[in-house]
Amino acid sequence: MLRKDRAMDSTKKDEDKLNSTKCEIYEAKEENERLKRMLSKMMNDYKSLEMYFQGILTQKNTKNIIATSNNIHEEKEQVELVSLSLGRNSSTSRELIKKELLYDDQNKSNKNHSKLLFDGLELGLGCKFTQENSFEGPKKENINNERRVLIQNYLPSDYCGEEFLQQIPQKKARVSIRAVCDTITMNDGCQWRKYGQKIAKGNPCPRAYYRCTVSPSCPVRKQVQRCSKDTSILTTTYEGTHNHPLPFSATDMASTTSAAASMLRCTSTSSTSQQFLPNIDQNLHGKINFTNNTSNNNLLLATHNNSPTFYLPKTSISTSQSHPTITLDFTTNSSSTNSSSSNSYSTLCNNIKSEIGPSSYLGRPCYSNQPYITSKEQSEHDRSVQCRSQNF
DNA sequence: CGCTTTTGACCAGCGC
DNA sequence: GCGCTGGTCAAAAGCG
Repeated sequence: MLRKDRAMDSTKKDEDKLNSTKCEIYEAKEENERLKRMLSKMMNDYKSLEMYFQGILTQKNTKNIIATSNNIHEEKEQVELVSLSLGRNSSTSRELIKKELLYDDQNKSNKNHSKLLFDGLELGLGCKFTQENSFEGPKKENINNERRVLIQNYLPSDYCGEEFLQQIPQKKARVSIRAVCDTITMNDGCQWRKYGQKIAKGNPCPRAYYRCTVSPSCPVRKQVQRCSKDTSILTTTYEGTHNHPLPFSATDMASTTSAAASMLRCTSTSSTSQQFLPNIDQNLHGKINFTNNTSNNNLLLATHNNSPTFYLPKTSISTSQSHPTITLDFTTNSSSTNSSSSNSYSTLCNNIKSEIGPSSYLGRPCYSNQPYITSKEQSEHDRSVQCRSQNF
């Protein structure tokens, strides 16, 4: 009897051991699958980067051919290299775009290359890293390539004529963000220094002028002003392109403003003072589509490769001012029916209202030796209540 | 003491 | 050409 019990115990132990071994094998298999997926993803990313790199090389070769055959062209290019600003364009560069469009018509093979360029389109107000991991500002050719690709691939052919090219903003583009905010300024992750304040006409609330101090030579400016009708609403207007790596926490906001600026640059600027963006929905693989989301009229949906990449709030473009301005209005109460859109809203709002202190950068890429929050204003910001979110 | 903010002055662009 | 307005500069003041 005792021997039988011992045998049963032994069998039970063996079964338990077998089961645990099976579990371990199953877990190992799952882990293996996970690693396979990660490896596959990494390989895909690597291939994309490689193709992008090849695209850049091809582009440089093309540029060299054009440069040697047309010295005037080169001179114009050099002039344009001076421009670092967001959306800035001159008549000469518009001629260049036109020439390049004509050139590309003769070289349809460049289309794939153009797509690659767009796939790797820089965000972050023009921030870009070279292969050597050094940082370089947004050169004219990058801006113009982006513009050319947008014009050529992402707008209907009607937009590629002389008339449209004439309408491309010639002055610095601005991106304006309206958001409910209790604090003096929105914390966008960058470091700013106030250099002026003015009472603008029609608004008793003073307008404050800030410049980016992450890099001494950074040309980016921002204006901050409260709405006269509703002082809880803060309007922040960004102008220019950062010529330095951005703090990690600033990249989301910069991406948003950069995307908005790209929209501004690729959108016709008619004489009307305010207009909503036209529908651009070509449903083509690898192309960005801007679509008015009818289920939520406050949001503008952008998709890339048929997958949603970001949502923009109620958006308007104004060219009545001396600078073309795109306004992203986050104050509008949206009945977010779309879960991903509400997530996106939430993300952006969190970016806007995120409290950023030096400790926030621990473990994150940090490209500047300077502290990001040093001003008295930011100290007050730290103490004060975070931006009120309005159904974000 | 060094950095930031304040604020009046100055300049450029635009409309009339 | 003149006035208005927005944007920037720079000296002075404030702050840690």
